[in-house]
Amino acid sequence: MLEQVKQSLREELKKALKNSGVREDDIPEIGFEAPKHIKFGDLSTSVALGIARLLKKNPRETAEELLRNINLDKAVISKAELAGPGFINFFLSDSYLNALIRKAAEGEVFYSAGTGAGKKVNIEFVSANPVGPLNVVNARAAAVGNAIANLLNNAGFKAHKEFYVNNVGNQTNTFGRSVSLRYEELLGRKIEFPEDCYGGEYVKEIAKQLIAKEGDKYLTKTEEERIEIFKPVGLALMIEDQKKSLRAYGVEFDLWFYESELHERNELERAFNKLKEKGMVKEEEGAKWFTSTAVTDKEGKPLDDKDRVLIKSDGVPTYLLPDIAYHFGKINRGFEIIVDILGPDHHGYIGRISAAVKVGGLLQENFRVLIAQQVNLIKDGKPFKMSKRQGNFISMDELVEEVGADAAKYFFLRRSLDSHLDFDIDLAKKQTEENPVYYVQYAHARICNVIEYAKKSGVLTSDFSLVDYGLLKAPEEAELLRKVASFGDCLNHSALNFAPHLVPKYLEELAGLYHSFYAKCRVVTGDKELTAARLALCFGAKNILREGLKILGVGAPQKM
RNA sequence: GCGCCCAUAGCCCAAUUGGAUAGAGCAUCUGACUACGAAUCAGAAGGCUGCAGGUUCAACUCCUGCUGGGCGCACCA
Repeated sequence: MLEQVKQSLREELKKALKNSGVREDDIPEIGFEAPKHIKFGDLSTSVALGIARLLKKNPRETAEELLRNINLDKAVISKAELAGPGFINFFLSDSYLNALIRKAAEGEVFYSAGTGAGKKVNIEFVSANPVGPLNVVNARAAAVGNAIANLLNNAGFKAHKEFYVNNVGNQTNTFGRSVSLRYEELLGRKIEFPEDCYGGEYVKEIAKQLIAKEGDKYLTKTEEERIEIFKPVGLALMIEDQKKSLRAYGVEFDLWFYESELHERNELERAFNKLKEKGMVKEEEGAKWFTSTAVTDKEGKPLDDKDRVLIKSDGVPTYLLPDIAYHFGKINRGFEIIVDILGPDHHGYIGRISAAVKVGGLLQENFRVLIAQQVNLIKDGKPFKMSKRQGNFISMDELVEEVGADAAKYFFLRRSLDSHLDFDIDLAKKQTEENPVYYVQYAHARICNVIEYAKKSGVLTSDFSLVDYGLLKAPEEAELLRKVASFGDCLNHSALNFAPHLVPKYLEELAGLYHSFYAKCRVVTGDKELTAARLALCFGAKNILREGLKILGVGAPQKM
């Protein structure tokens, strides 16, 4: 809704700029900010500052001229004024704000900007190897990926969540061997457990399940035979386990894509041929290479710093070829925007995959790789190293058990993706009661309670069309109202920048404003008109809190 | 050695992508419950945004060079 206001202001400003003698080509993209201070209005633009240089005029004079030439819809903008070095500040009219709060109160979706225009977005995240339980970084990626998908959908995109299962390759053989060894051990054989095998308890659990089901009948087989049998069974159990963890966490995927399918459908060969057709394959030292350094960005800089082996000299493909095939597949399935969320140890991988995707025909700006930075676990005041091999890592399940899914997700989503995150386990446990998620959830529960009270008192209204919003004049009311009005802005900005952490921020501010309002302005009083207006504000805030939390994948309890 | 990420209040983090007086929470201090939930509110205090330059009307934000921390740099995945 606010987006429309911006658009019409933009057009007005363009006209005014032309009027001032700016050539069409020189008109810059006109952006608006929401000023921090209420005295600077609701929307602010700094075009005059930029354009003044071009016109060789004083910025304030330029702004004044623009202000004279601009036609404002009084129903939407009550005033526009010059401020500071040359800002133009716009103030939303009461009637506009009233219409907006009414929509919010009625629960109407007024905050989707629709900028996505139905574009199909593929967002791949977590994609952990199926050789162990999900860990804390996976939990971070899961929370963030899920929230980004929700944000994109809200902004009018069609987001599709995908989990890529690496069920082929060396690590799966190691995994099969680990299971086999534990199987022998549990049945009384003496074994040497090598360091490069997976030593986690979960491997024993899988072996136990195999024994419970099938007994000791595989003891007579050779290790190779056992691995062949145990590998698929073990992987399937592991994948089930990962699915279960994610379900308990509240994150569902649209598709679990198995690498093995690529092999079965000859997609590797097809991808290889496509690269070859495009002249992006060379042969050297008996291996076949992807000349990724030959792919350049707009400035002509290579996307990758080294060429990469696709097929080794022994004829076996590297991991990269299936990955490329997978990404080509995404393009073929009609996705217009592709997003990968990778772990911190894969940032070196961005270059080669970006190069491949570009060769695959997707514009570089439509491929985004986000790195979920590392999560350092701190326990007893000391760093806690994660290692799948040693098996002494904290799993996603354990994290959820200790702090709860809502709190865990919220905790991850508060931080921007690219910040390294110290996760103090003891503190997270201790903080359960002072975690900001409770602050936001409490605001929601509190509103529900007020509404409940209003209902009991017989003053609840469901028709907001008769409400006189002009009564909401206290500073606490005005600020809350404006915050409600800016929800769409927050979501849109957050979606377009893949920055879900802005949402918790917004919600905490909204919750804070509500708490202040609550403390200062009693909702249910003898004044019927005022009660109705304040109730409308409550409904608006409540709807937004619920929607915002929903986007984050966090619950909005009515009682706590 | 090369590349990527990070450095902001005592602690943990924001800052609408270059905007106006850098903001929340935790911790600390002061005050507020016989009317809708005190998991709350009001207030105080806390800063040379790691250091040094540069770009411009404007820099936490961009460029260069340092310092310190993390992670990568396979014919592994």
